[in-house]
Amino acid sequence: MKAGCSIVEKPEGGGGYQFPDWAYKTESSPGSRQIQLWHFILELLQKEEFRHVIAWQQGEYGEFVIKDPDEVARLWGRRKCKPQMNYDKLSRALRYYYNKRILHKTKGKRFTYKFNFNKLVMPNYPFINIRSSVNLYLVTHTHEYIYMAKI
DNA sequence: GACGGAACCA
DNA sequence: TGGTTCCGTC
Repeated sequence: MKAGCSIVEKPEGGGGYQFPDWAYKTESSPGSRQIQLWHFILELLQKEEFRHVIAWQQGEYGEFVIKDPDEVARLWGRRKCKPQMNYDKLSRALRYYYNKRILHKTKGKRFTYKFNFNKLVMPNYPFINIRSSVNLYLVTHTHEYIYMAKI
């Protein structure tokens, strides 16, 4: 009996980071708990055990490098129950983020992307200060997402 | 590798 | 809506 894929796979808390329920909910589909790719990217980014796979680029704020594209794709495929996932497909999904202003490409740098933090911060939350804060709160302007990423 | 159109799916 | 799959093009 294969374990297969569960409908929702909340990351276990085991000494790590607990994501609140609302972090998985969308405005358009309240019942949906499908994790978004950029959520997943941030999730990997904040965990030290994946630093050899994906990591923040020091120096440039919000910029990250995919050090092992195959592994990131494999992990994403496992989460989404898409065993045929690869970097070619994953990167297509990342490219759709360009127009949504969630991400943009760092041209010239291989496997390097950058979060558009300036576009993600919401004016409704004046207590959020990117520069002084260790935890960065990301809020898209299109959805009710709030996310925390340790930078 | 990176890009983006196009068809398709839940 | 947010990808997934496929692919031609640079």
